[in-house]
Amino acid sequence: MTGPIRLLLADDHPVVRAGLRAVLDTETDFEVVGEAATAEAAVRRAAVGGVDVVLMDLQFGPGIHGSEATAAISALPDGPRVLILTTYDTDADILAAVEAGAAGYLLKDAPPEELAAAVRTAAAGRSALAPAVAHRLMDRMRTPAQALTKRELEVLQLVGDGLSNQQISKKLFLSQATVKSHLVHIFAKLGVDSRTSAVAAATARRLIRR
Amino acid sequence: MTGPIRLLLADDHPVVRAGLRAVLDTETDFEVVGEAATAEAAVRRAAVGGVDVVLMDLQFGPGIHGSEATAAISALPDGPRVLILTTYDTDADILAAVEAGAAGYLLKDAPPEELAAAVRTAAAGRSALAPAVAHRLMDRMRTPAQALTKRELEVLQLVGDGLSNQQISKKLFLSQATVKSHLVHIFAKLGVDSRTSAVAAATARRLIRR
DNA sequence: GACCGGCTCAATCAAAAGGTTGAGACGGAT
DNA sequence: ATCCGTCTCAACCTTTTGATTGAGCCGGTC
Repeated sequence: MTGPIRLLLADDHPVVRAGLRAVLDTETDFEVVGEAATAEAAVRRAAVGGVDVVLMDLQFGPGIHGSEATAAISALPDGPRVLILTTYDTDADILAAVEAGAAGYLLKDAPPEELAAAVRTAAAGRSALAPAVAHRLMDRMRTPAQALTKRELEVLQLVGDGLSNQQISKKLFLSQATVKSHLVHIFAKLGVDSRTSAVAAATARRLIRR
Repeated sequence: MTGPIRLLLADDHPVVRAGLRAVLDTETDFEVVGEAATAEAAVRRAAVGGVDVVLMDLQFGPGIHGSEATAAISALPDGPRVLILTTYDTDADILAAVEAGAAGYLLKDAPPEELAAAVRTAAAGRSALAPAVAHRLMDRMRTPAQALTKRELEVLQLVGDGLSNQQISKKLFLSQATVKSHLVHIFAKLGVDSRTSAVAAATARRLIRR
């Protein structure tokens, strides 16, 4: 690679964009060539070309999610690499990002050196995972993903909506016994022991919508 | 006031601190005199003196919460003003911050001009609320009928986190009877009859953070 | 054809949550 | 001085939820 690594900063917070610019501009081999305040804008800018690495947040206000933008950018022929830079490290977030073709996953509390190193790694075509993130992925591999079944997610969503077992059973044309049975399995898979903590856990892992 | 407004930046993200520094240093009447990566460090630095305004995040990793640090700093004689700068705008967060003596409440997606204006307002001894935040407070005033008290929101937040009455009572140093009592009032105000539906209703109305 | 995972249901027991009533302490407001 | 709202707690009771065990049905797979 000749010339500096050309960067696009995609984050809805002006302060964060300024921070990234300040941190990365001190590196002589980096050049920030653009900023985007929405995921849509990031996709449009990336499609124009002249960008090597996109630093992408996952949480944007309204509009499309960062992982969707990542998928769109990754689908571009000869498009830039996408490096996720976010606050959260839930399984669902990480998996969605990797699934979408992200070249790396960093947490916003990462020190500047780690950030710069990850950008270079991504630009070179290799994968860059923050140590904490890599650790979570390893954990998940070791403990085979206890994925919830379709029916279980259906029940869990209704629990999250605040329905009682009675109400859920009527809505799904089940007996309360069956609803309870599903809940027992859900609790076991999520490692919790009450419906409210199941909702909390599922929300944190983005298993159900809120 | 003579001389520049002296600022302390308290945020656990190096990138955000760099961004704030970059944004605020362009203002000639501001001077960033310190940074803190934890709430505890912010309190220690504020106690030393020579600071006019603290820009404080609410969410820190481990350790004390930003609102606790705000209370500690506000308790200092001739201490600096504290300006909350965070991502969330739920009732629970806002009330805790105001209660703790915060001089203002801004959201991280605020444009730089709004940020600078708020800092000057706080330094002058007046209150600075982001338009979105002020709007929420107005709403709350208009409909006092169903407004939850601070304590009730506190309990409700923990319910949303998945804790049982037993766990909540220990965490808040209450008896279970008191927790139940709060819940009865919460249910009545929200028009629901179970903890899960209370969480659902509160989430929909953005009373608590998820 | 046998096996397995997912879905369904029942019965029973223990624990947690919810409803009701009543009451004391405390601070702010009238 | 009194009233009112908030916060605190208790006792009692009913309902819901969770834990356990066991079992039948169905569709896909080896």
